[in-house]
Order: sequence, then C-alpha cells, then structure tokens
Amino acid sequence: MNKEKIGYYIKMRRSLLSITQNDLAEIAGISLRSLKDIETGKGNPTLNQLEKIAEPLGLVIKLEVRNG
Amino acid sequence: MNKEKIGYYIKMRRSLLSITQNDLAEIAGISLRSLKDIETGKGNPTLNQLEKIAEPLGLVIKLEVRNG
DNA sequence: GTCTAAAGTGCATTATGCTGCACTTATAAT
DNA sequence: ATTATAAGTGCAGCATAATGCACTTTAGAC
Repeated sequence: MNKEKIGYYIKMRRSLLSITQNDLAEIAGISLRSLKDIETGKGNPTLNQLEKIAEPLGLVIKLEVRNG
Repeated sequence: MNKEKIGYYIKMRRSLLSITQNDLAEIAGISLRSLKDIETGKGNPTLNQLEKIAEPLGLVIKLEVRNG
C-alpha cells in the first residue's frame, strides 16, 4: 500500500463510520491539516501519525511478506 | 504493529536474507543511521522510509481492520 | 587474548513533517 | 440562489525526522 492507497483507505473507513475529518482529527489527537493531507495522499506521515489515526478507526498497521 | 515490532520484524527479515544494515541502507537508498534507529525501535520513521526499506526486503505495508 | 566486521550511540546540521490560520471549493438542503 | 457543513489548499513557523561523522560496543574468527 502506497501513500495514496493508505489515504484512500482511511478516508473510506472514516466515511463508513460516518465521522467527519474534524471529529477524527480530534479523537486521534492530530491536526485537521495533517489528516486532510494524509487522506488526499499528500504528505508523508510518520508511523506515529498513522497509528493515531488507525486506532480510533479500528485499523492496524502491518508489515508482511509480499504475496503469501 | 508498533515501532518496536516493526523494527524487529525488519531486522529479522534482513537477517534472514543475510544482508548487513550497510547493504540494506544502500539498496533502500536511505542512511545507515536511519535504518539503525528504525531497527532498534527508536525514532519515528515516515511512510516513505518504511516503504524504501520494505521493498528490497520483499515486504509490504498494510492497513487492515483489526482482528478479522 | 587479538583482529575484524557488524551493530549501536551522541551530537550537530539539514530536510521536512506537523501545525494553525485564512481562504477556497465542493456538496447538500431549503 | 442562499445557506450551512465538510473537504481541500497555500503559506509560515515550529517540531522533529533524516543524515553524516566520530566513537563505542558486540559477535565471531583466528
């Protein structure tokens, strides 16, 4: 998953949970500006930022061997 | 996966492929210093850094729904 | 023990992510 | 067409990730 896909995935997941960017940013404890950049595939978030966003969305970050 | 686990996973994967930190850093196109910090769970790498490291190791970064 | 290669650490500099502010652009409802 | 809400953008300042250098520590080979 590249930045664009990760951003899109977060956006879709947030949409599924029916919360706004503003709400998620507050819950996650990050700036609205950063969340917007991440969802639009811009920027280059740190692992901390991603984890803060993933957690309230019920998502987890994984590192796996390609394919299998 | 938190920073520590991701670092450890990278370290183990690199070890499995029998390459040094120096080699991986060069192949990945990142600094040796950064790779060291990432493998030891220090620092807070960006998505770009992780992707650069993951690629030559045959790893992929994923974002998934927790559990299922 | 010595020697060597690999891995880890402290520190200063540079590059860039994170943030807040102001503004613009959708999108939807009335 | 107006209004309201959510989402996207440019920019500047601050915080910190990324880097290079010098050094120390560890792990193995001899």
